[in-house]
Amino acid sequence: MKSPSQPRDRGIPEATVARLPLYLRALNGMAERGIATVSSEDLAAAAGVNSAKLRKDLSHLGSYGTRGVGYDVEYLVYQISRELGLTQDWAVAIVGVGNLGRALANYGGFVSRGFRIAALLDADPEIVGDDIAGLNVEHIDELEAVIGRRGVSIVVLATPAVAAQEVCDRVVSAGVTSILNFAPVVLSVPDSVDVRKVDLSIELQILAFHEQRKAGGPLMAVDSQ
Amino acid sequence: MKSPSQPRDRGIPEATVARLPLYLRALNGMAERGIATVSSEDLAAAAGVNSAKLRKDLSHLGSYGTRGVGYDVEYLVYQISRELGLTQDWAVAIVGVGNLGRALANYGGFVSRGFRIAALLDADPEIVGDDIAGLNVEHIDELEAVIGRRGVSIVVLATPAVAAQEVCDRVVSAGVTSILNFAPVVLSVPDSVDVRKVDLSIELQILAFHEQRKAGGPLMAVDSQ
DNA sequence: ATCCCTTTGTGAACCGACGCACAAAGTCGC
DNA sequence: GCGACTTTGTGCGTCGGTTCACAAAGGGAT
Repeated sequence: MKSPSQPRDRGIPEATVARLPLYLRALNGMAERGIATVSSEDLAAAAGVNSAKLRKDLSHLGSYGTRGVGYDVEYLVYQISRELGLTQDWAVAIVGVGNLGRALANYGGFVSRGFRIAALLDADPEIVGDDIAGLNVEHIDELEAVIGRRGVSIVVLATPAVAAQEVCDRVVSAGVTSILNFAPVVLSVPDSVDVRKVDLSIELQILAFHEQRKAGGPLMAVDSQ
Repeated sequence: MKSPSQPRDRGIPEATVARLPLYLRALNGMAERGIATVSSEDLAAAAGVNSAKLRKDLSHLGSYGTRGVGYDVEYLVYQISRELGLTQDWAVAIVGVGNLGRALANYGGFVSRGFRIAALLDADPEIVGDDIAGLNVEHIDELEAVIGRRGVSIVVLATPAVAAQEVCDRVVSAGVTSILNFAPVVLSVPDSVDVRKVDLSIELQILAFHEQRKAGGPLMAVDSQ
């Protein structure tokens, strides 16, 4: 016998966590369009996944659907937001204000989802002092002070590759345990620190691999099978 | 007989393909530092993976190591490059020249790996005609013509969300079968088309989830590991 | 109130990926 | 030339994730 308010299972599979933001976005779109209830089938279609998978994912958060009806859009938005920790606001610092850092600072998708850019930092004196997305770019020397003073808990690394590890070390020393890394290097951090990596060129290389396959690559001419 | 050229297995696991670029980067770094040979242990450490996994990954391309010695760095670079299709040069078009598109256009990691930005396209007349990263921004009306004329085979979508599906449809009609999508929407495409998605805000949300856990989220008791 | 229809939540089979651990293969020193 | 040592390549147990398929649960119609 499970109490309906059974707090969600503490062990949510990583694969599920990675899809929750997808569901959340789809649900937000539906809420805006005034849709009150949605079936797993429809929501799965909107998120581009299999409906059984979606139901299993949601079941990890608790039993929030109604059989024969579906899920209440607004309630589900709230539950997923809470699970992802988006009901609080997260102070994010972006280190490295080159082209990419600038793009990130201006990217609306962050702010709209519980994230607040609390600082922009760079080492280049040419850039320090600039105003970008309504924020003043501060010098990297201020890193630790800024992190402490503004309660930064997530850092985005958009520095050149050579600087990434050093900045990372300082950030970790300052107590940050969540890092989003855009620099094309493998960061070494303590186990307690979470690093997610986004590498634009890797994605392209994976595409190239498949494209080569489809095209029947130059060297794979006659010998297949 | 240099040719144990067991034509590499055609069925390379997706997970392996996703790691090959990682190995390639590590190997390139070693080559630059003049390292001629590397063991699976060392290369695995540099790429941040388990050495058994690395050996199994490489074994899918063929038997390119020497027992008791390791792998020849330069030869392995060549083999992986060839497998990924990086020995040819790929013409890439970037559609959407906002902050992100600009950052991508200026990102050096592409060019250095067999990718050539062949076109920048945008719908905004304010932007069309600008020179960015040495390229002239062209109007989106030219999309099909540019794709055909310059042999573009990979398209990067960096448009606003609302425009993405429409541009995607046109791109697919023009014969492109590989798309890297930065717009926060689920694109609908034929099965024959490959779409990879990069979503910056999703990565942050995943970090927030783990951060909340670590911090002992609002409803969370004492059981964090 | 009862029956039928819809949709959830999940048991269970399946599939791919991971990593251990070891035999095979090759090098190097003597 | 030979034996000890190093390192690859892989068989195999395990695990997490995906999917199918269905019983249970609820709503609505009559």
